[in-house]
Amino acid sequence: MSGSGHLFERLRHKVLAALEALCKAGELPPTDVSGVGVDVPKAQGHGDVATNAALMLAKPAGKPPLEIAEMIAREMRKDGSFEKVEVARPGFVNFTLKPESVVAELAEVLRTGGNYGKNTSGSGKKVNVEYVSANPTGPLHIGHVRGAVFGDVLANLLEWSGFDVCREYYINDAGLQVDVLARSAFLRYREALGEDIRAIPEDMYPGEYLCAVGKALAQEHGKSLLEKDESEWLPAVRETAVASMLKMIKEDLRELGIVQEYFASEREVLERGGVEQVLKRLNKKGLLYEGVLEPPKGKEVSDWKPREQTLFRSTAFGDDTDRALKKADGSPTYFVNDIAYHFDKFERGFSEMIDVWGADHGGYIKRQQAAVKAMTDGKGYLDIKVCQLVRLLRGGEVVKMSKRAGTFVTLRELVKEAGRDATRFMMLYRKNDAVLDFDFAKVVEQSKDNPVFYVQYAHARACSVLRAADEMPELHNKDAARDFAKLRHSKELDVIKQMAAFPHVVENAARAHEPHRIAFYLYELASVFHILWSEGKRNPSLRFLNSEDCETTLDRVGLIRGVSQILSNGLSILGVEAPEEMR
RNA sequence: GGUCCCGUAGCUCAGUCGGAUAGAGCGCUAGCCUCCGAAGCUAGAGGUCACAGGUUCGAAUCCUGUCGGGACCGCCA
Repeated sequence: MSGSGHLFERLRHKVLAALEALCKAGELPPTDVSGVGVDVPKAQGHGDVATNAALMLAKPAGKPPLEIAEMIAREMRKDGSFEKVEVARPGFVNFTLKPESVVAELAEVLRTGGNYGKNTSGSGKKVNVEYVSANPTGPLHIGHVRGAVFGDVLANLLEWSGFDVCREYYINDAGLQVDVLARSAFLRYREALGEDIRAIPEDMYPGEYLCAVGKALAQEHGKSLLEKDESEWLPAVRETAVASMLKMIKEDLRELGIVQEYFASEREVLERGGVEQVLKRLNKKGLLYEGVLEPPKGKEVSDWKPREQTLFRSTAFGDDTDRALKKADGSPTYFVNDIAYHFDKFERGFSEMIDVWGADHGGYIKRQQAAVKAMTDGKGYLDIKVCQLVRLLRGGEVVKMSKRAGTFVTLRELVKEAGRDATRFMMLYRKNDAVLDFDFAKVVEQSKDNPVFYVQYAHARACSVLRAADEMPELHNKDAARDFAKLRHSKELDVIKQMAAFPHVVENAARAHEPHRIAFYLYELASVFHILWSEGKRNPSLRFLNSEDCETTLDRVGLIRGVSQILSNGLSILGVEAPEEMR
């Protein structure tokens, strides 16, 4: 097969070429063809691939869809690579591929190997994916895991689509919570010096992970900090404590296989004058004013009083109400810091930004997007992906967690119990905006109830056949370049067709920012492979290995190598191992 | 009061930049190991895609409204 790109792309180009030819011949007026696509028909009996071209063009061309479909079909029949080209109501053109064309895609899979499925739709464009961004005040817990995995896999996916991706973490190291952290660490410091600190006060972080920070402070400063006033020791203690928390968080993330490259500090953004820049810029655009906000509804805010303060006209960009940028005392709000941070990203060259947030931040989407639009004159684009809650179950029973009681499940505990692979896969086996149930009992189960094992098992099974093939002396020293002429059974071709969809799936998942599609695709590919395998049990002529027939065996070994390649490629996008055996 | 998300088979969910007869797993019923991994496979039953309107040649998908479930609302972070 000639041409570049994967099967679907090539077919789409052929359809477009046919339309162009019809235009030239004066049979169709020139029209917008951006909506023309090729896809796998949902129902059986409509060929391998279909195009909606005639339906899309019917209106602009002023002709009945069936008539246009006939014209396209006539044009496409000139291409020899189709078994059948059929027109179907209301105006689809259905293509049935020749087996030669199907197996040619297998050759392509084997030729490109670990790169099969990559595309260049991102064309080197810079994109920033910010995820996790947990407050640096303690270890990561279950609530952070979903967003962490989602962001990481989305970044992988964008890389597969040819984007220049930056994986980023925003450190909230400037708010009150890091002062509380510093005070909590200071208490542990006194403890490390031998003082009896009694119970940890309500307004401090009780976690024992701070003991190590206290000891480190004692080693570094001796008793010298005890004599100082809080205003003197706090900055230094805060710095040490934040650095220590961040180190712990990075270690937590590594447990999940996640390594981010850029850690943006809120404090540094502020020190560079980020807030002043925001105020100046918005003011210049006439988007600031002094005003009084309505009191919040639905929730009591005990200390709310109507006050005049600096507001951002975010309603001009789709927000529900204008937002405060300065507190009553004139200090900047968290929101204005966030605006400064996003503008910092934009100035670092990221006009395309993706934030991965937890469900509890859903209400902040509009204002942040409004701010990016306003600050960048619409040149910056921010997509915000909200990951819904994870409900932790153990054998169908909800695991109750409480931060106060310290019964929160940490990332580390989760990975230790469920394993990295199962954790990552299951976090993606649901759309990001739907609530996810994560059942410990299910994710470690080794059966087809458990998608991660089902997919990994398919890979292990494939490898098992390849090992057996290696031990067949009659297969050695055969020419590797094959035309796969022996692969003609419909079930074999089905597997290759499923494989051929992989690049399409990767591209679409990246474009939609929906990593879960990869997980579902892999489940389907594993399924058609298991089906083919079992078919060999029923029908011995379909068994993969047959020492009486080397030609067929070699072709089938190629098929299996292709399946294992794609399973492995897809799993690598998910950051999940592709095991060679699972016994 | 308002914003966002969800509502598809008994259960858990895919499918949604509009496309053909709406799919999978679990559970249920009936089968398949002398045979490359049965951790698997085959067949069957099971649906007015929450409801009501609208747009369209065509709606699970888009728009409006209603009902049900969840997250949330700040000068906090």
